[in-house]
Amino acid sequence: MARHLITSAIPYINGIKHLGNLVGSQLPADLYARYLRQRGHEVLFLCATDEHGTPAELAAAKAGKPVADYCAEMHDVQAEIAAGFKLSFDHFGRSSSPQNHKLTQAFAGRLSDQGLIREVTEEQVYSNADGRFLPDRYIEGTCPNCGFDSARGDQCDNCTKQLDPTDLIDARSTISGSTDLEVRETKHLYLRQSAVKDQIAKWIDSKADWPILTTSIAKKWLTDGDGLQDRGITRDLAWGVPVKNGDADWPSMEGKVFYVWFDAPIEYIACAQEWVDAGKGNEWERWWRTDAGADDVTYTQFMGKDNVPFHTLSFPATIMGMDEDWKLVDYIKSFNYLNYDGGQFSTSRGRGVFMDQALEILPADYWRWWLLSHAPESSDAEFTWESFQTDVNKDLADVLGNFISRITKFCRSKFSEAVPEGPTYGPTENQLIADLTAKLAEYQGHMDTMEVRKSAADLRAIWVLGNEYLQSVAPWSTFKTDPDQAAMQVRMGLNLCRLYGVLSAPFIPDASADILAAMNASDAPWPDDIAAAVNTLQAGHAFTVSDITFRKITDDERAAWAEKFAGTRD
RNA sequence: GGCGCGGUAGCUCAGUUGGUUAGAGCGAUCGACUCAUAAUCGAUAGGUCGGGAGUUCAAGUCUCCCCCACGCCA
Repeated sequence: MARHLITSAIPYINGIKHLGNLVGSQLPADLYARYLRQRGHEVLFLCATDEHGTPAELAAAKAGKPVADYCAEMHDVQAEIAAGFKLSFDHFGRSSSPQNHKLTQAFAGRLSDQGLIREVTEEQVYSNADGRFLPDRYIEGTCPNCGFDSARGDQCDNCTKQLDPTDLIDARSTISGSTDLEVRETKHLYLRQSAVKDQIAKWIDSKADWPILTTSIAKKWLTDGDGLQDRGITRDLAWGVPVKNGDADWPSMEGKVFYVWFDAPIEYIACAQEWVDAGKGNEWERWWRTDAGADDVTYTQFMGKDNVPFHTLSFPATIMGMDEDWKLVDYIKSFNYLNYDGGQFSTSRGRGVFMDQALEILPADYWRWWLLSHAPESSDAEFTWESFQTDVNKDLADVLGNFISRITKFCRSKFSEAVPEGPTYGPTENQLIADLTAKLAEYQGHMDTMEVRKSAADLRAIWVLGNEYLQSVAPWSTFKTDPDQAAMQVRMGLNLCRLYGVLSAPFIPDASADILAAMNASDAPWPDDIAAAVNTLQAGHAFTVSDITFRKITDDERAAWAEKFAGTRD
């Protein structure tokens, strides 16, 4: 038994995530966590909401609520949807938790002691009307270069010239539209990432088995231009972790907060504390401190490619800079983007399917199966309703669902709703067992290395073996001449149902639970030995014929959904 | 403009350190079966592996140049 710490990139609090976000981190992380648990490993699977920063403040203002209230509500909404998708977090925390506040401040203090933080005085644009400093992207104006009237503070989208906010003519706040802007001096803390650049480069180089997507992004940031740059870790905002040096005030930094990208990864650690404080576990240190038992922990992070720089560089720089006994990530599984029907998912334009909407139209397992079997591992992938309909109908309804249906109904009509008697398995069954054993080894191999698409293909192949078997032994024919032999064949079929319930659980947990319940098999350990597994249900073991496991998606539904989700979300 | 990931059968994709007639699923066609959600199983379908040049006994798989799509950055 091994110990696995698994984290999914933490979703931002602002709004409900779309299917692309889901398949890029939380869903594959859940697949892996479920699989490892079933294999008998000790797993701690953590996720949280990322709650700080300007977008949260603006969203709260738009909703007419205090930002803390807004975040609390949205956290609950996201938690409920995550539960709907059967994401099996051991804890779903919040980056705004007291635990994270304290830990983030402690980290900053320690980094300061290590000489890795420097203070920088810089000029930033302040909006009197908004009463806040404006990040570059919240400033618009006329480009001094080409005259384009909606150039952003950092760049003109029309002529692509790089800009400084102070270059803009008639600069205005995109929040309020106010032009009452001024430049003010403000002091910020910078994390001296450049000081640990070589250490990080060496560390990245040692990770030969990481996905190319992960290491190529990291190396680009390490080598581009002057290499890894120091990074500001504080902001002039009200909503966030107040800047402190441990428990002490930080002179001249009053009223400022840490930058969201500094405190968010630390929430991975704080979340383990929240998990303990919520009474769900104990000794969080043995997951995170190598001097407290975390030496034998394998830590795996899941994320979309946009998050890779922060997880390969910024957060490791923080951990390394601490120079204490904090656990560093062992493997980073990153994903490309899922596109929606020829374009991108768009949160702002409401284009594509969002997590809450998905659950409104179909059960979680449909989405889990399609998304995981099309996970954007090697390149961007594409969601189309045609693909979704045909693949789900074929794989889940026809191959798996119909298998369950045909064997249970046949048994009921020819024998009873109990496993029939019959002779021991013969050569054909032994061949099936050998084939299943080989396929299971492939499945496990791909699951162990987090090759999600290949794992899905292997699982499907295991389902197909059941149909091939029934087709070749044809118990409906055998029954006419040799009912005893047919009984044995049916017994095998019913045992396969139970086996599929066990093996499919990481992908489709609800359907798996239903199958196992129908087979009256509460105890469902991962099989070490297929021969034993298909002898689990003995003659006389009662089962029930369940309703359709997976209904099919109709052409009308497909057409209606395609139209509904192409446009704008309310 | 720089960089990154890709460009393999109608579609979605696999193709390890270069090596037998380039694979899978879906779709299509034909056949088998009839227990089942008109489900299943089998067979077939001739893709210049984006284009060109090169290295090699041998390249989809390495080198160089070019084209296309997407993304990131300046």
